[in-house]
Formats: sequence, C-alpha cells, structure tokens
Amino acid sequence: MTAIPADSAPSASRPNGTALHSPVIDWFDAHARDLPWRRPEAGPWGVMVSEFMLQQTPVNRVLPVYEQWLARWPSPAHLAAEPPGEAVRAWGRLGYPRRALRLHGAAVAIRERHGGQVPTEHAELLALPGVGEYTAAAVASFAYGQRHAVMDTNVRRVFARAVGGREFPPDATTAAERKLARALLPDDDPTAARWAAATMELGALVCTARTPDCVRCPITAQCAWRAAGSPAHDGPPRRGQTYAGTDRQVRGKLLAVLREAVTPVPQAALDKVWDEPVQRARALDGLIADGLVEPLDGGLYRLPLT
DNA sequence: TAGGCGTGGGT
DNA sequence: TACCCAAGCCT
Repeated sequence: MTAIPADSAPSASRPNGTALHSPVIDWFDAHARDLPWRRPEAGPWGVMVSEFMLQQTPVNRVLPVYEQWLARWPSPAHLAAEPPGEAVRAWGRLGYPRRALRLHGAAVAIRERHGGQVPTEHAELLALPGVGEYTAAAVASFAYGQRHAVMDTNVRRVFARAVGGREFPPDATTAAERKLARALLPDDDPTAARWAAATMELGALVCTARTPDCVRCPITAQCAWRAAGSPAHDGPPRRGQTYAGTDRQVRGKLLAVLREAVTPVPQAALDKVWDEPVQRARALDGLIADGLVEPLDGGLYRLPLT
C-alpha cells in the first residue's frame, strides 16, 4: 500500500488539480519549443513585445518580426524615442496594427511612469495601453516568475476539455473559468509560472482546436472530455469572422500602401486600393481616428509622426 | 457585452 | 474552394 500525499486528495477548492501538475510540467520540460522570448536574454521587454505580437497571431509569423523589432528597439526607451508610425511600419503584416500603436504607447508610458523598466506589478501592467487581463498576467508570470492565472485561448480549451468535459470553452471567459484557473494554480511562484507556460504549450501543440493529438497528451488518462467519449461541441456555432469586403480589408489595403511609402502618399494613390468610394472614405477616416494615419495638407497622408 | 479590428496558413 | 482559427484588447 503506497502512502498518498495529503495534498493530492481532491477537494472542492481544487478539483484534483495537483494530479495534473506533474504530468503537464514534465511534458513541458521535454517538449517545450525553444522560442526566443523564452530565453533568459529576452528579458521583460522581450516578453512584453512577444505577448503583444502573439495576440491573435501565430508563432511562426511573429518570429521574424520579433527578432527585427528587438534588434532595432532593445528597450522601451529605444522604441519610445521614435515616432509611432515607425512602430506601425515595423509591424509589417502581423495584422491588427493598432497593437503596434499600443505597444509604442506602452513604451512611452514605461519611460514616463516606470523609469524605463517594464513594471513588475500586475496592476501597473494592466494600466498600460494594449495590456489586458491576459497580457498582464503573462508578463508578470513569464518575465517575473509570479503566480497568476494566465488564461488564453489555449489554456481555456485545455481546461474545458480536461476538467469540464467539453470540446470548447464558452465564447466569453466566465467567472467559473477564472475560479477554476485559480484553483488549479500551483501554490508556489516558480511552479505556478511553469504551469502557466506548460498549459499554454499543451493547448498550442497537443490539445489543439481542430485535431487534438490525444495520443501524445500527458493527461489523456485524466481528461474528462476523453472519458465522456470526446463529444462534439453542442449549442450554437461559434461566431465566425468574415473578412472579404469588410472595412477591415479596406483598412488593411490602405495601410499597406502607407507602410511601403517613404514619402507622404497622395489621395489618388490610396483611391486605387478600393473601388467603392463611400467604404474607402469610411475606412480611411477610421484609420485616422485610430491614430494609424496622419492627414497632411494638400490631400497627403502618412504614418503618424506623433 | 457584442462586435470591430488584419493577415495568412492549415484542412 | 471555403472555412477555420491563431498567446486579445477596447469600446
């Protein structure tokens, strides 16, 4: 008869969570990708830059832009010293270019309010532009080794399956999900940080949305979804994103012209990217309102200098 | 709070 | 070919 450690007993506050820690963290130790922002030399700024770029954008597309970005702007002060338009240009085709503007704004705020150092406190991080609940927790955890429930789409899916017995989590993060994530968090800081990275990696590499690779999953034996026979998602289909013909597409085309231009661009050059004039004007106005484009006298446009 | 906000690779 | 979806944030 083997002795059972007291802390492995299931409880209401921690639904058998500790039983997941070791297999998931051990799997991570063996299979984690060697990503540049995970290396010690990345530092808090490298972690923060990667988190901005990885918001809704796959790792493979982020890698080259991340390297160029850190080489050019190795600290928040370096980025803050340049016009926001340079950040938008360097963002390239990562998508959602408002993130570039917000990252620049975060760098300025870090210079002004934090002496040029990426803040260590969750609340301070959360106050930076472009930093929400997830990114604040991620930076505090990955850069500073703190204990936070880091909940991204990967973690939510892993928990929905392993613990909830469902194929997918709800559209919007629920209080129950937050409570579960907190309950599953290991007690000490370094293990909690490891757990956060490990659960994310498991969702990204094994417990994927489309075709989960349960054969390679370290917790397949404990997975509630598996135990239930891997039932398909029930309820209304998840909200899809349309793109063709939307303002987003027009904005993308307009901004692509401005990113490539070295000098201010005349209206006529922008008019070529989209035939329908009303939508084209609306998209351009939106970009200006967002601060992504700066209108000049004489019908010229450029990426923002201020 | 639901919807707007880019882009491109995988299936 | 279409559609899905990818380390979210903001209003």
